[in-house]
Amino acid sequence: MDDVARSAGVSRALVSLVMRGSDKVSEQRRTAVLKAAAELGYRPNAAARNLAQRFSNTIGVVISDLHNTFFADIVDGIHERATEEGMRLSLNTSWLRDADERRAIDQFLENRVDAIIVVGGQGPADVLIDTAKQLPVVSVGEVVHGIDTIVNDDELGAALVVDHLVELGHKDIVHIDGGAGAGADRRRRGFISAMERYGLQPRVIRGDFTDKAGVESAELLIDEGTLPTAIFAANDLAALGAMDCLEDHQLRVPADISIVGYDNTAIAGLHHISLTTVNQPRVSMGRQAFDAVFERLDGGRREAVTVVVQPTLVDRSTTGPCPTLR
Amino acid sequence: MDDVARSAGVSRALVSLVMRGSDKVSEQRRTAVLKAAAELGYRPNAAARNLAQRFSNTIGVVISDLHNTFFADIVDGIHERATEEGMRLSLNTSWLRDADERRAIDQFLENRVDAIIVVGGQGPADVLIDTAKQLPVVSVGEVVHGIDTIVNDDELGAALVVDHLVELGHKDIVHIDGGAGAGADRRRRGFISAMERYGLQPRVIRGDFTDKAGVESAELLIDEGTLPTAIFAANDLAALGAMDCLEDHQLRVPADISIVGYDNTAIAGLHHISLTTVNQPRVSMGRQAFDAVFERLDGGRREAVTVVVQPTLVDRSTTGPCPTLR
DNA sequence: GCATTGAATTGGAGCGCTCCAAGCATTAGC
DNA sequence: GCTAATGCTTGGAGCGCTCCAATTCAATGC
Repeated sequence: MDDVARSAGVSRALVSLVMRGSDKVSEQRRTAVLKAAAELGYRPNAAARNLAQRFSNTIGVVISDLHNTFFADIVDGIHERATEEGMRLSLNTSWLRDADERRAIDQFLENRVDAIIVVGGQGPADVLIDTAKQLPVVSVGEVVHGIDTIVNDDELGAALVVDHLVELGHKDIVHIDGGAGAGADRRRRGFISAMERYGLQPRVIRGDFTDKAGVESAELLIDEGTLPTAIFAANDLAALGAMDCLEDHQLRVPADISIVGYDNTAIAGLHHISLTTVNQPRVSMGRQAFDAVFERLDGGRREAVTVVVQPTLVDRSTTGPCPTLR
Repeated sequence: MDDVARSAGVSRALVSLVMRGSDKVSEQRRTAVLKAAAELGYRPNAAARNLAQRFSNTIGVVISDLHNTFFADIVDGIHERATEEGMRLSLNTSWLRDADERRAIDQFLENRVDAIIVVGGQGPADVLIDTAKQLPVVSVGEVVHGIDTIVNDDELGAALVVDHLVELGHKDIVHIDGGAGAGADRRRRGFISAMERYGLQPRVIRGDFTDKAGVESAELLIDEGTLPTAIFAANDLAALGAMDCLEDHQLRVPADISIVGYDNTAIAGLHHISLTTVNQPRVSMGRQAFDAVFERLDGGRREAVTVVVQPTLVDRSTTGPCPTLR
């Protein structure tokens, strides 16, 4: 920076102003500085800037699973708004592991990001609540009390699924749950209470938000000989895994067994898959997550908000009439 | 930090040593410092540390498309090795746009990451080469001369596809290419020369690495009435898009038309999809990308290396005999 | 008992930037 | 011609840490 200042014949402070796009610099000096900077290949050191400024203009985004395109859409939404407001994003992933989520948040804190958005958090609620005392924290997909939250109504979503399946005559429905995953609890609860409302026995298998969990759960059901007539998986990935495993065993979907997912990811909509699932407005949720952060950074809001968006059932071809009825 | 030092009754420098896990600190002082740090909720400021240390222990990873799980596997490989070596990752995405790739690299440079890995780069080769003068840069998927590169042999991969299709009797094959995407050039060239080797007329449609490109290309072919008997898409995503569009128009795959993708992403392997595609050892490519970075940081190597891994054809059910032959 | 060694600890300079108060022109107002 | 106001520009302190050389302390050898 010194070199640039010298070469442009101005002070260091003036270079700083130019690099930050201040309007308090005469056009003449500005061009001189920019020219010198370009010639010398000068690039501001963000570490030094952040240190002096006390803020980084960056939002840390923790994505729980890069393999799940559901999160990609949410990040799209966050990015869209962040770009509009001139803020940067720094991404990190937790590989669906609690420990890695903590590590990712820690890394962001050490880097002094201005805010953190956790997308599909696995659950270290204590960490989030603690962190929120220092900077804005938004959780997308998982409700954390005392923290800004953007979620869909998972209980309703699960109820929509049960309604749909019951209408098709299904009585024996298994839910492969999302374990500790974001929203998994509420989907499970929604499933159970909806089943009970119909006087049906809810069966739940412990899983998670991966295709692997879907495969393993389906295998378990087959091995035990306790296959239901319909499976409601915690998300599309698990639904696909389960479906794939069932086909391995010559079971036809939906003729022999119906399957429903959750999230309405791009794959679900493909003809070959055509998975019945529950839609969440992903991109819009991402935008709202950014907005929640932005409101706080702008100094506007201090109390936590919870934005609940409405899920909708997307009826495709993996669900059909209960086979015993036909 | 001062507070911690005071509270633990030691100097600032000693706190610094403890926080960095130095072994030159007595057990007694170490515990005293850690206790004080925990009580005060002290967390080192990475910006200040990076500034003083002149390195950040962080590798910047630019992912070209969060919607493509192909990249997630590569990041898995990078992450695996980075964790072993105690290095951090910082992610960024380019949304398949040249400008955003530059922006992402710029952001990393300002943050003074120790090295940059570009996964599926779109092509600002000048930027990469320039950047590589300052720090280790590795390109995964796209060959950039003068820069460490991890690629599969795209020309061979494309040739394998053509071999396979020709063997099935196909003569009229269209390649939906990857536009400016990573490896797209080489796949296109491999396709063209393989076709010519068989004395066949290669047809190429300009596309990119998204499902949308697949849909649009298929629509174009249908509208023009120039459908071939087989389509080779630049990647799985585009293949899925094309396949989906064809089904929309009541065309059966592979009875009416065969389709091949590239990458062998998780979706391709699903029964319902069962896409014939070309496999790349993704996780291993990620590991090798990290290793290339690490060798340089270790001071070992100075000349650029190009690691070429071998692709293999994965023959599934979206390819079948040429319909005119049956 | 004294010098020697090695390990543990410390103060202070410096990393590259921003911020602030102050300085300097230049123009405007009377 | 003087003061005030305005617009640019500057020097220097300080952000929170690491690094280095120097210092302290305890243990060892003769």
